[in-house]
Amino acid sequence: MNFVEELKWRGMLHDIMPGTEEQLQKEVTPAYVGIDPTADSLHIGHLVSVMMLKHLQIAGHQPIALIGGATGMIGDPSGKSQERNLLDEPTLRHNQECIKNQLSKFLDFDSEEANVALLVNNYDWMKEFSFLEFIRDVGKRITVNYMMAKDSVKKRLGEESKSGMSFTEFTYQLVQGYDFLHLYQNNNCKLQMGGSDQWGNITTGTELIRRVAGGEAFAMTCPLITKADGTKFGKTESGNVWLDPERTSPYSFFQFWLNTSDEDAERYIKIFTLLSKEEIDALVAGHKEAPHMRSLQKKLAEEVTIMVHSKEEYEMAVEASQILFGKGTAEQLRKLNESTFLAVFEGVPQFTISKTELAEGINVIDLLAEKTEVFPSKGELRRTIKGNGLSINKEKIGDPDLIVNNDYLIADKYILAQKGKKNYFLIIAE
RNA sequence: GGGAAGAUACCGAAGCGGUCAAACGGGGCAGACUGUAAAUCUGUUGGCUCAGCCUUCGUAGGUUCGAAUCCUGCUCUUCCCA
Repeated sequence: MNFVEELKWRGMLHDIMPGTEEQLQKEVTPAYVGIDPTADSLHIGHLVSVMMLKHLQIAGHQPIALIGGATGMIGDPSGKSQERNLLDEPTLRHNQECIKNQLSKFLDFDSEEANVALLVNNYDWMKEFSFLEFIRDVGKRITVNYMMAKDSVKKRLGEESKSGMSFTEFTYQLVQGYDFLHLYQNNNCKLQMGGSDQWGNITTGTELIRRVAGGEAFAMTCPLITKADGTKFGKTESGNVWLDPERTSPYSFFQFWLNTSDEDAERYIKIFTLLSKEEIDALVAGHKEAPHMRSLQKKLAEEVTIMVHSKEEYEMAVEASQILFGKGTAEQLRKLNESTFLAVFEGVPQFTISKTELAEGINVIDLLAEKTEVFPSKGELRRTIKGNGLSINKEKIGDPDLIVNNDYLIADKYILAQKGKKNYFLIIAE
């Protein structure tokens, strides 16, 4: 199966320029996607582009990840209703390093083969480019009429846009287009890929290559990832889902994929894992038989967590999930060693309390509503207890007069309070 | 500039002198069910030293034994006429 066919059955192909497939069959083709270095970590929204590069490398072509240092300083108007904040250079370099680190989990940057992955930063060639040179060498080749015809521009000039569009943003597509030209001339790069919202920007590049270099270059986009319920993909209540374990713990990362809805799971597993068509077909069939087993979600979460983090992190996440959602019991909880315990409850709101005070025994209500802010008011806590909604160390508390003392400590240090099923709070005795 | 209506808890919206911490709907939270889902059902949704008490109905005063409810000033909102 060739690269294009591969993307096609995975549902990762939205639009493709005629001739692209032929080009890929002809020779080892370098192709790039752009990545905005707005943060020092990728998030799962970037993952689709990364997977495209990965498939590209597997198919024997050369993946190029372009860090949009220069373009990130401008801001892509596509899909944005407002101007973007600009990044300074030190931040940019830092972000670039972190991103490269993450990419190396997916792409082979050290191969001896011709299809070794490359990482470039367009800031490196844009920073020396003077304005005069740019408008003479690049700007001269593209008409404003052409640029105005792009959807991303039209939208910003249209009536629904309140803020207007700066000249800086207007030139964005030229700068991105020039990247393509630069890579075409220096790396023989003939293909640019990206999300379907990038089509306009990409074709500016192919147009530029045709007019400046007389060459032929190609474009390919993948559909934007959507969710069946219409909410935005890749977001949780707590924000973006990052690849960086410091920003999103492997446990939360795992949970994100596990909680994928049935409607979305099939699409996602094709896009975000490297499982073969046969394997996925079997999983989908199995899932239809027994949807409550959620075999699709489990496999999806497993594959992606291992790929982004590691097998160990995955196993830890499964273990944590069992304690939190499975038949986790008080004994199981007490059996955990401290480091696992902390990993399981990493990211859970924490409160501290003095150990000596606890030794004397504290009433549950005082402990959770006064000494700590697990509950905002005592009344609410009382209601929760009445409604059978409070657990301490995985055991239901029904008595509002309960006295908590050192006997409740896990690993001689922690008390786990639980509001309802899903809300955990960690109290640390010091 | 003139006139009218209105401002109630997270949101919408009842209440028009005592029985009002305030109907009802939405949302939130919790319980049951379940697949860590959806739907459904149940409870709860100002605070506290919790069968009681305290602070809330735009804001500041007033009338009254008693005010979300009546009166006055102020602020804001909406509508109509200039």
